[in-house]
Amino acid sequence: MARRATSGGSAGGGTEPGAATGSGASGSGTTGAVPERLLAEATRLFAEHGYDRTSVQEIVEAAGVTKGALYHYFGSKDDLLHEIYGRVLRLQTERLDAIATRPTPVTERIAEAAADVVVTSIQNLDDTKIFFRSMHQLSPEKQKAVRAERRRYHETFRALVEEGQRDGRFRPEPRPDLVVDFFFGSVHHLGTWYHADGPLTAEQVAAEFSDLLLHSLLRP
Amino acid sequence: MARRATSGGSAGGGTEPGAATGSGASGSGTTGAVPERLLAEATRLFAEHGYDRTSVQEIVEAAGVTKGALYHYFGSKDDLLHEIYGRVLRLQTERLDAIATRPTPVTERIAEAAADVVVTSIQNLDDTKIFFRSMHQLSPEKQKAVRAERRRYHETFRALVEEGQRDGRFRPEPRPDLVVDFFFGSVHHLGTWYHADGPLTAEQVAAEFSDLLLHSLLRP
Amino acid sequence: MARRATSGGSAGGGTEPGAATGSGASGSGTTGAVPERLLAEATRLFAEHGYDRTSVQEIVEAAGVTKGALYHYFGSKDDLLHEIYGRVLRLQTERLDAIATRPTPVTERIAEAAADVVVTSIQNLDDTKIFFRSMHQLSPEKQKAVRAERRRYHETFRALVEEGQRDGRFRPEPRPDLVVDFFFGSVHHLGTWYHADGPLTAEQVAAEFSDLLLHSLLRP
Amino acid sequence: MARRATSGGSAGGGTEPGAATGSGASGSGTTGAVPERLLAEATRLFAEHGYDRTSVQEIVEAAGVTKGALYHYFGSKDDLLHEIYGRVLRLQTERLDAIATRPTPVTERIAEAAADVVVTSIQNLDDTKIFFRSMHQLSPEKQKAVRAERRRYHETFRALVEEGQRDGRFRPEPRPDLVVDFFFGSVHHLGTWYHADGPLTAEQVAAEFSDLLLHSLLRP
DNA sequence: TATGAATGAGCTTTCATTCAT
DNA sequence: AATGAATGAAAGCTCATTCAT
Repeated sequence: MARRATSGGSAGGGTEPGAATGSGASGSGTTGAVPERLLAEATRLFAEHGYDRTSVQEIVEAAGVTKGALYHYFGSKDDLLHEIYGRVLRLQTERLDAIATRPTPVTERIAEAAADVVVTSIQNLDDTKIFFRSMHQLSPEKQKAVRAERRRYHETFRALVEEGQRDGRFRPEPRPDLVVDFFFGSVHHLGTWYHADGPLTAEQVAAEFSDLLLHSLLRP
Repeated sequence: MARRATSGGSAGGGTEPGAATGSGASGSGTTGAVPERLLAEATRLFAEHGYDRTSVQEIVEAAGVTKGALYHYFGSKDDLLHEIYGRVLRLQTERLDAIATRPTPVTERIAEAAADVVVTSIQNLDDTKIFFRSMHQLSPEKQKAVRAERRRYHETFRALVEEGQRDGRFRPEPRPDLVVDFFFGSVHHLGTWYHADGPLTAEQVAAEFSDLLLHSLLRP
Repeated sequence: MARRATSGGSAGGGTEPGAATGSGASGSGTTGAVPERLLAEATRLFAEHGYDRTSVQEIVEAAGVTKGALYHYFGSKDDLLHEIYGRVLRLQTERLDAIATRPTPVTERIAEAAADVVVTSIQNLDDTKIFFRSMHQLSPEKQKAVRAERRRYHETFRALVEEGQRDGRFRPEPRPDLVVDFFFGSVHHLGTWYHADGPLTAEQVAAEFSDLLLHSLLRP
Repeated sequence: MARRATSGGSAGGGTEPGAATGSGASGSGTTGAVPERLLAEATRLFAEHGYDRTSVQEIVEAAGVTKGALYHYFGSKDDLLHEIYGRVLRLQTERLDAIATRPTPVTERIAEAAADVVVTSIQNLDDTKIFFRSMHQLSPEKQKAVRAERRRYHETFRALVEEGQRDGRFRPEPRPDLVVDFFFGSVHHLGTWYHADGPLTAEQVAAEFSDLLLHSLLRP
């Protein structure tokens, strides 16, 4: 069934980290390679109307191609969603891994990691919206793959919390796994209220969220 | 056009506050009044498969009635979702209002409010799941109504944060509105990870979340 | 199936000749006997939206009663339509019979009959619209009954044409049956263009149509 | 939204003037291009049972395709009806324009035009039936378009009446617009009584109708 | 005399996907 | 690499009618 690029492999070119797909940056038509254009328009439309409410017809029209072209590059509509997930997961995992292994105090690393995930979530706000709304629309096996990847990410973050507790900078009471779920709930919900044209920059939100997390953890 | 009980009015009987519709309570068939049964099954199915993935046919089969019966009580599938929202909004608003007006120190009130919303969110976990996943599938006007009600709720909570900052118990730095978005992000995401048969009771999660919030706010 | 008043018998009271149901005269609600109100609203709605596009629900709402009430008086939606037909057929047949048997020259009688059917068609314009649009939506047997009644009417009119030809006042060439179809086509189409608030009164149209018919028949 | 061939453009091939779609010509299946087959079967069925009583399912079964195919070519059931109207309007407008501009006496032109519209109405009797029965089932905007086209046609005919009155061949009394409504009422009603297997040919009816019209107009 | 909950069949339309070209 | 006609299943919704009360 699936013809070409599916899960795991990028479809026809890499998505360079930093390539924002967030609100505003959507080239609306006929520039660039076909698979990229399809992914970009799909991301925009999924975020705007939801996965089930977006028809394949709408995607190909927005990308300026025909259905045959889409099915040439992607095995199914589902594959498109999976690829979007893959892109954002790869990006965030890479960044967290880089931050977590720095030779700085754990307080600093966790503050940076928290701020960074907020900034990149806002820069890719469409992906963020899709992420927490549409996971259950993936096929079960793909859901499993995404969840596994996500768990790895959470575990890396949790390890930082544990490290902070072990070396005495953080209060010992909070359960690290609950801290992670607590914080990433906040992050995933950015998509429901943050607007690029609102009063706050991504960096301001990042600083505040990071500060709230730190204060909830630090010994008084 | 709209036939009968829709938003605002309860469909054929009151939903007593505290009546859990959460994961475990799926009465699978033919007991009770028809509108309640429809609402209960719809809630369960929407939480399980998502709004768009749940067909009207599935709902009526689960409730043991025919489509005609559903459309006798609800004007549309959309109305069903709206009624579910109305139910949970009413419940949570009532409880928060009761807590916010108690004659106790603001620290205590905010801790209680935070813990309470966690407990009721877990008790009605299906509603919680539906809430943050399916809002964008409501018709625009109904979305507006729900958002307005939600804003009222958030403002009450924010007022508690502001009160705590004014009387000097809370740090002055955090922006109250960001605090609210931060905390309710966490609450709304309970549905993505909490399981009734997991290691934590609702009260344990509530205590931890409440504690994390308090520590993020209190002066060191 | 049919409970009470169906074809042939009037439903719960006679419709006095002359009681206009045409546009404008529709009492919109809760005055008068129930069956009359139902018939009046049905007439108005059938004329406005067509038979198939008018739901039983709309009719009972307009008449201010419930479905049960409608089905108490009429056996089916079809019966309503049939009753409307019956009403207008009875009215027009009576009037034509009265005119046709007058002791005046045939030229005068045919001119009067032509003018009269135009006037009463305009006075009951809703019935006229329904008549030629919705006949095929009647059940076959009722269609047959209506057509038989209509044929009787046409034959009376045709007899006048034949009489005029026999006594030499009319040209002998036109086939009397074609003359009847020719003229009643015009009459039945009044509903598609005549408006009460237009520039012409019913009497003016009647005079002109009658004049056109006469001139098409008279020897030069 | 609207997919392909709709109003104005013919769907996949021209309808040659003269291609009869009338009662006898029901090709019942699988010859010819798909859009034409759909249009032909729809015409037959709409004429036979009415627009609302004909289901899309019946149309596609008669044409030997699936619903998807129908909606590939036509945006809606409504579009099908509109296309049928377009076809007959185009045909009749062309023919009237050709006759109206001939260099012959107005009496002759009007007689020919009258006879011609009768003949083509009978040749396309299904379209004629549909025309006057189903106009109000078109969407409002499409109704408007059809009416505008129809008005143009009527105005051309009315101009002939006026010309005849101006040059003294016709009686001055009849109002030209009423003459047009009078005559086309007769024409549109052909579908209610004419049968191809009856005693009269199309040409005989045409001659009689034309003659009746002329005599109603000519000075005695 | 009238209610109104409930039925069950049917409606138009949408959609992801396939495949010959 | 890409087209676009066609499929087939399912979706949300409407409606005339029935019947216990």
